[in-house]
Amino acid sequence: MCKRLYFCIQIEKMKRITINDIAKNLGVTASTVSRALAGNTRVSLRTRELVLAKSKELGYQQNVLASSLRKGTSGTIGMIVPRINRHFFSNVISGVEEILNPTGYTLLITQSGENLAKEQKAVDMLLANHVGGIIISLSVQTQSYEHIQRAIDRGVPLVQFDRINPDIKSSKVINDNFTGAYLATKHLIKSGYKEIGHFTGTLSLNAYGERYRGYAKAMSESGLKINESFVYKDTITREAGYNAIVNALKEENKPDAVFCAGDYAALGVLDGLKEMGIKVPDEFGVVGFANEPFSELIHPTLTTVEQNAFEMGVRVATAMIKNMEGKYDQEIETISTRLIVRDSSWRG
Amino acid sequence: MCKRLYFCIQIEKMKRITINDIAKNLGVTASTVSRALAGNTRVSLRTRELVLAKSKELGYQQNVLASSLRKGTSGTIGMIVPRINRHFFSNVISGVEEILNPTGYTLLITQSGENLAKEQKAVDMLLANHVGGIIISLSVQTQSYEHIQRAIDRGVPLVQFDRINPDIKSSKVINDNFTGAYLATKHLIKSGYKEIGHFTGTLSLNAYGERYRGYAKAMSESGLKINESFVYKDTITREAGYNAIVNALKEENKPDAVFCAGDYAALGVLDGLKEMGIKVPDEFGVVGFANEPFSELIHPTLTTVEQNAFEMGVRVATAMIKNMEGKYDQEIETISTRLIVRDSSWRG
DNA sequence: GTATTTTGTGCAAACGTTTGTATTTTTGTA
DNA sequence: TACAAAAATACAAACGTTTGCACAAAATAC
Repeated sequence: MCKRLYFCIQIEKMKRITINDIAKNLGVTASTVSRALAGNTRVSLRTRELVLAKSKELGYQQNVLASSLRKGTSGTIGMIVPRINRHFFSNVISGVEEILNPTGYTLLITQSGENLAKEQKAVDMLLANHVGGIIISLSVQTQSYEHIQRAIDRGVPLVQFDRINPDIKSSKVINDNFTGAYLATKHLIKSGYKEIGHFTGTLSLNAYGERYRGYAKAMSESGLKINESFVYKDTITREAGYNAIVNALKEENKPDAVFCAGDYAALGVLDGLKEMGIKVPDEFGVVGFANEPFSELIHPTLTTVEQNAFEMGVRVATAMIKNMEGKYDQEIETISTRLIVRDSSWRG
Repeated sequence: MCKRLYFCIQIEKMKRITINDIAKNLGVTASTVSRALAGNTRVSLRTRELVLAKSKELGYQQNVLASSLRKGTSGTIGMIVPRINRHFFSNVISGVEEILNPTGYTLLITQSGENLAKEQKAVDMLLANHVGGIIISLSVQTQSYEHIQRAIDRGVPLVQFDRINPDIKSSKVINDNFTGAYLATKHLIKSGYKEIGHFTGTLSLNAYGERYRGYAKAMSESGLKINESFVYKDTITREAGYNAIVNALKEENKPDAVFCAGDYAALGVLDGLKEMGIKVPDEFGVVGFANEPFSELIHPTLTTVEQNAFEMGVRVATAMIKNMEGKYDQEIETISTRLIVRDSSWRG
């Protein structure tokens, strides 16, 4: 086992300081100590000060497990995101932490990896850990919702964000995908493109559905017709974007611009265009969605729609706390989005 | 509170199924159920099957809190990283999850935000939650280590990774920063640059110290002298990289290449060079460290050192499990790094 | 047939809190 | 001084498990 003897150390079971130790030490009972630590005014100021001093002296640290067990609620909130390393999600997480940390709630973060089975497991794990609530953004795969319902049936507050299912009864926070997509498409139109395509994800996911609607609205409003052969679904990765644009430009009727429902797909599109020697934005316009960090670093810089991820996290956490306090409400909150115009689309 | 009355639902305290419910239902005691669920052969096969069936029927889910309280160990592992949205760290996390998930351990992820106070708080939070172990990568700010020692003193297994303090007695997993930096610098030398600078972080952090050593070794080995005025510390952000290069090129003696201890700084350097109209790689060579996703997307593409983050996560988790099983050992594991040559440095 | 082992189960305490109720102490009032 | 009210503290049960020990029944050995 151990490479050398002197590397091995006997880890003795550390005796933790409990409220009983403090109680014995001060000649009071555990209940008094408990109340004193909670700041309960039913114990005299003198005793409270004594307890606080002694607990500091002994290095007392509350056993959250015991506390949660007794109180029946764990002060832990579970969060399930598709991928932790997506700019958008990690910023939502930061927003959630911003609100949760000061309140003493602990955040348990897990990734579904865009995989339904892992998402289901994650929910069960969180339930087993008796989390006080669950925050979730659905994986692209997720088409069955028993696991979500299971959580709700247990009475665990649920907040959905970004990738939501509108039919599930829970608080929801979403981006204004519709307006973002609408503005993006309008911008392409104003920039003089006529044959505007749309590369998107699974339309059954609310976020992508709304983006499609925004795109469609802008088109019809400007009297442009959507050519359905310019609309590619399940096209959200770099590779898929590349394949789609290569494919689209082989056809008789070619688009002269494309609004992608994600920056990665837009990146793939730019790859393809560069390879084919097509000039951006002169000959072809590209707009993405999400404002991934790379979007302003690539050449040409990518016009995209910014989602206010941090703000969304803040709202999500706030909604969760409200829910946990029993003020359950099903309202959908919408976070505004913003078009960021860069080089890939503007030929004003 | 609630906007409309029909949105408000009375969340009744859901009565969870406990082992007692199963016990009563089957006419046995809770202890038998507990043992049966644990697969203890001291209870008859028949009873075990009965219990399993009934628990499935009633939808029993273990109360992890009660179990942890009784057993004195929580099956939860805490992980503290500086920033969750750094490519490197989120990949380490994925690696850790890869190992931990199948074992049933739960991972509690927190960010220190490169901030000592938050890091200390995070440690205390994890201790209060009675985690079975702590995985940590230190923040750049961290110069005092009482909080780390506190955890060790409690007998909580600790694994440090990447940003470690070698003096703390714990398992450690690090990148081969030395070799990575050595190869990067050698490469610049081979590419014909002579006045090679180095932009780095806090040298007291092991990772940066080692990179400096690798840089120095390559230089001296090739008979080149390090010009200390070309070495900039605390230069790991884009902005700092920009400022440093602008500053460095104002001086009489100018570097003609720079090895940055991070890709973000290298990005800032490229910004500065572009602004000053200096051609890369013809007039100036740049190498980064970390292989951030953007490094292959920018123009010119950035030569950098790849760290095997996922592999590191796997090793970290493995070390942690070993530790938790009492096989404590202090060995330092090293994960290999690899130079990726791109356009920013090669004028072979 | 009795003595011993094996096997399966029950009992009860423990983990460290919290909290409703009971009890003691203090304070105020007549 | 006596008595009620208020304040401070103690008591004990509970949260849902796990686990050492006790015990009964069945199986085996002599």
